[in-house]
Amino acid sequence: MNRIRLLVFNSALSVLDYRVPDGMRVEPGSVVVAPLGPRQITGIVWEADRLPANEVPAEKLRPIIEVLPVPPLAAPLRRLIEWTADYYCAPMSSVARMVISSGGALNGPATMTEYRLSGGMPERMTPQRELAIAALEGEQATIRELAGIAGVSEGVLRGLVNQGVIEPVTVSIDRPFAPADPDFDVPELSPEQREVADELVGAVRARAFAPFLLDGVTGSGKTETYFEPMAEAVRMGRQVLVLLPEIALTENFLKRFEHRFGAAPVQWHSSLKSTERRRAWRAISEGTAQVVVGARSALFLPYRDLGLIVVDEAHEVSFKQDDGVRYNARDVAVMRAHFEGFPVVLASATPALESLHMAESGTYKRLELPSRFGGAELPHIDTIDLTQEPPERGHWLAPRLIAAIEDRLAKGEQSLLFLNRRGYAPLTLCRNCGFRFKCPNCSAWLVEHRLSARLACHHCGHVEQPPATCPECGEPDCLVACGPGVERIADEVEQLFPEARVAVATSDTLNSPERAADFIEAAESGAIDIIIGTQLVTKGFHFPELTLVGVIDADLGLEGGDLRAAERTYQQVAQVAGRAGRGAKSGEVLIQTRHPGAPVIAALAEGNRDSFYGAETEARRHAGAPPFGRWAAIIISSEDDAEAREAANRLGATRPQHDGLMILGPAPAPLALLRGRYRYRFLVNARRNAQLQAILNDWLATQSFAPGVRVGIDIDPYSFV
DNA sequence: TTAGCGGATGGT
DNA sequence: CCATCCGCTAAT
Repeated sequence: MNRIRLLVFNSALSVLDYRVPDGMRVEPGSVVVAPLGPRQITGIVWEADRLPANEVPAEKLRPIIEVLPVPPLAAPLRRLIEWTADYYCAPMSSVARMVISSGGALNGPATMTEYRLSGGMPERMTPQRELAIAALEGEQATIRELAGIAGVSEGVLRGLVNQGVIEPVTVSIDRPFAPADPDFDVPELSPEQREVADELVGAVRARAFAPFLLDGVTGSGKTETYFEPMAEAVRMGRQVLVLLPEIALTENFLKRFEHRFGAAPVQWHSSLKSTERRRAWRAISEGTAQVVVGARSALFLPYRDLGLIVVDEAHEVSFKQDDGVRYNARDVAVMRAHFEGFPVVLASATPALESLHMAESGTYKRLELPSRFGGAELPHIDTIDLTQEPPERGHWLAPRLIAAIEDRLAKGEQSLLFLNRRGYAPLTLCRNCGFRFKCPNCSAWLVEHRLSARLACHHCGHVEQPPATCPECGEPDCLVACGPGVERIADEVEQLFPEARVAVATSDTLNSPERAADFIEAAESGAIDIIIGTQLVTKGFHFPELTLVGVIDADLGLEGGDLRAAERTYQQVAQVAGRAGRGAKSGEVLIQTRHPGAPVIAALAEGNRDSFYGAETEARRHAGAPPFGRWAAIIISSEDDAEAREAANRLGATRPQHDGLMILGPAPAPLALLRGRYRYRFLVNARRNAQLQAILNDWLATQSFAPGVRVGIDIDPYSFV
């Protein structure tokens, strides 16, 4: 009797036993199709060898239908799935789904039909047909593409297909990616970079787990440095994964990669089309994709032979996924490297405190690049105390910042103004009756977007037209915008400097790779004088003529009860400051703040990273926060407020008592209403050695919840809303 | 997750 | 008396 245990992509079922029919070969990790009731489902063979009979009798087992034509998932990847599910309290099936992230790829090599001239002639010639035949000499493409090339309609070409003048050709859609050449253009590295690169190259050659923290100041040339171990892995025939925090950064990365390796890497992100996704997935699983650059979801792909992972800007919060499986790609990357036995590099100029702590305790090896590449100097940083030097009433730029911008304009240099707030104004209210525009689905104000003439919720995507009169009191011309967003700063800049060329860089304006590329091109060529941007512009960009960075409101991130607020503020401001003075000219940074004495701001102004990390470390130690303790959040939500509150209270009444574990709550979550769901939250603070996940699982297992109630566990949370 | 079932409801 | 809806349960 050949019994196997199948992990199916369904969190309610998890594993089911099946029978392998005679003559079918399966092994652990095989991806198979199995019957489930009247349907067919896909699953991963989880256990296959010497599987003992269990409570499901052998005669109930139904046979596997087929083994899909993809390589079986290797044992270390299956172990990673189990570890991720355990650590983040997520169903294994949800984690497995991230591995099998292209349904189409499972069906094996695929083909598409292209067309080309057969050499024949139509029975009846028309002017359109003549045109098409002349234009398509030597071409082979889809009908749609050919129609574009020939400048005729698809109907004309279909007529020619029927006549046999154009013939179909079957081609693989899984065509191979261009090979990367590890020796295409090896750069001249500084001695500092060389030393770091050599160490990393040695680690790649050793084929063993080795975690590194690549700690280099902004502009130190981290990318060129970690390109060297990547090249070595490619020489060894192994695969490399580079994780980037934002798609907006890939454009820049791709360009540098192509210069170094002579070809583009394989890209992986959420906006791939299904055929692109399938092609990449197959190349990754077969091992022909040498270098993959992707967002965090690229971490779980079934690489055939991974030899190195680089996590760039490893401190970035966007590596934390906040829906579905709430994992942190930075941490899971280290686990993957551990299970599969290869080096992993966490690169950052402003490492997460957790990473720094791991380096100081010797768990990670720290590699430093303390100076900027090419002898460029770190920028001079100064604060503007908004209580002493306020902007004009109803404006947001202090006189000293305006003067600095004016100075750069006169010299033909660039300025960058940073405000982490999209849109024109974060709140619109009625001057007459005090009405405020609120999202119907979330406890949040609607943000005015003047460029698109909309009021938008930044949490759920709700948009509405701004009305001419107040919806409450009917008064015309009484709606006023409160507070600044980047669009409003742009308005102010345009009023102050009408002849300056201004660009707003946010996820609204740079919402496609093409637009991002256009922006970078314009900024690099000096076609922009003043860039106004959100956190999108804080990292990765290298504009040699940029010599002034203005931080509009450094206090913004410190408001609210976020446990990582200070660290995030430090990282954002330090990163955006790092955009200044990267070329031959020195840079200046002006930070507008109402609290110049706050430890974070003071540390930034002094350029004293150690004083910030030291103070923050002590604060974390005192609070039992990471890395000295751990946090978890439990969110109870329902479309019905009373139902959610009642469920949370009932759960609260059965809270477990454990040494080294403190459970706070339930309390309404900071975003008490999100996407139409009312939310209550517990915060759990645990000592490092506490069995956090086991305790939470046991606790939640004792409760049953009404069908409309959802319970989410967030281990090591980054978002505290 | 989803098909299939029984029970309740309600219109004829 | 039958059609429809709803909620529950089993799926290997």
